[in-house]
Amino acid sequence: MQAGWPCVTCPNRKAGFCGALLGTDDGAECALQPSWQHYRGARAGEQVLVSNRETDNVLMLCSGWAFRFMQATNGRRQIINFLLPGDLVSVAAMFENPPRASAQAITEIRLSLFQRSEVLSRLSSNPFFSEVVSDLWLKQVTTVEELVFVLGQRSAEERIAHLFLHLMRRIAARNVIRDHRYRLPLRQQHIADAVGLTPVHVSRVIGAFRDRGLIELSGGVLQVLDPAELERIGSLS
Amino acid sequence: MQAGWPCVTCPNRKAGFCGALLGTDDGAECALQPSWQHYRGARAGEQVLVSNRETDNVLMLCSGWAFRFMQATNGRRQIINFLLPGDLVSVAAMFENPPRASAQAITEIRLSLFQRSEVLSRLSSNPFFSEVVSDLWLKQVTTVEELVFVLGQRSAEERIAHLFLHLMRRIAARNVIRDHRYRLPLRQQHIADAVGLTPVHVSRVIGAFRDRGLIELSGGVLQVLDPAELERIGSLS
DNA sequence: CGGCAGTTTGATGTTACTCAATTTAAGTGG
DNA sequence: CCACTTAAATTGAGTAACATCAAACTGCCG
Repeated sequence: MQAGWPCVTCPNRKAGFCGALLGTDDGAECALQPSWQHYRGARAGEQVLVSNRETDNVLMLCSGWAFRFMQATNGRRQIINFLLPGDLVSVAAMFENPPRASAQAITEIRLSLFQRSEVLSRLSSNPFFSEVVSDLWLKQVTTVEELVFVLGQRSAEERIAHLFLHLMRRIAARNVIRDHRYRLPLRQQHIADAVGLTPVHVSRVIGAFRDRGLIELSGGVLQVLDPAELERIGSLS
Repeated sequence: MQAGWPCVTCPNRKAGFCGALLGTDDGAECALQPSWQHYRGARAGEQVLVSNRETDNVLMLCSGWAFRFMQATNGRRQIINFLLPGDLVSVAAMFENPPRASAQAITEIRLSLFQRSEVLSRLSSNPFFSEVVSDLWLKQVTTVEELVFVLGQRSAEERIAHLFLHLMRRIAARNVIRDHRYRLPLRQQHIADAVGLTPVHVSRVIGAFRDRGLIELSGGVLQVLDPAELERIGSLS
């Protein structure tokens, strides 16, 4: 447990997971943390959750980007979802131990660790918290089912456009966006693993987007030049 | 509400969803049903849940086969999961109204309908029930994430083999299986929509499986001739 | 016996993968 | 600040996997 590391950036501190769990809806200092919570950091690329390995902690991402994924024996991996500050690293891992999927940091990150037994015990005693968890389940299922739809039925262009739109929405919910510019610290390999394509093909598709004046992606920043067209390609309806 | 339609076939009657919800773990007659539950049937092909259309009911499949799916404007559809007797038609639809996905009967089916408000109110008051629902969430997420993995990373043969294995396991959990023969009332169109391929290609792959002496699929019955090889192709690890 | 839905087969087209080389960008130490 | 190193992105050529279109075939039911 480190002192002087308030979970300020965590959008869940107030009404979200942390707030409901700790009963600090009023935004009380995270310094008032219970003994069954502590923090840790991790460097870019570090694996913070390992599939099939038991752990007593429930992880929450406080800062930085990460992703959750499943790995095949042949080395190929599928990214299930990207994790932004305030996300539970794995909703399922609250209830299953060991977890089926792994998680890895993209940038340098900070994590909040809760002891699972304590979290679970609060589920029954704190109705507000259980409602928040219910909501997490729903969001998780919705997102993943949408991903199934995208992977099963849509072309490479549509998949990538959809991923961008999805991430844009999530970022915009946390930050103010100016000029349609989004901080996106992803390698093309990440995009490829998320939408089920090869990095080479991802490069070509993004290149085509660029040539059409749709987007500009470099230096970890996505700039959307033609939001309407991107929406037309990537939207599901 | 029909009389004389006991939910005998429903494997959830005892320890599962229905049992926990109604408090009939002892297997009491379903005739003792509350006023907020009733039954209905549906014919093969009938749509029993419509996306974006409000409904006050939570649906549970009592008999027959169905599936849940998302539809694109261009007509293509993605089957999210197949529904077997005892399955909730949509776990998410317990909490979101209207639902995002639709559901359709494959065979003739029978459904049990619970009033949503009553179901939800039992979540807080009945800890055993909320634990069962937690389990449903976990299973649902696990299955769908596995599907993401399959659609994103595996070939046509692997996808289809995986679907067969998945369905076989689920059927075997409900019925005694003799001679590796499974009742599978699916058209190739269903398989195609579930694994993100065209019916034509599904036909070719199944034909190849047949030629290799792997399986025999006709008349709604899947017979597995070489379980080990099917497992080798379709298993995820 | 005919009609229809579902499946199979063939020929051809398209999308995305593979392999390999090249360019660009990002660090690193002098 | 610049040469050097290394990772990431781009580009090209050839190939494999799956889609598309259309025709033929099968089994089932009236």
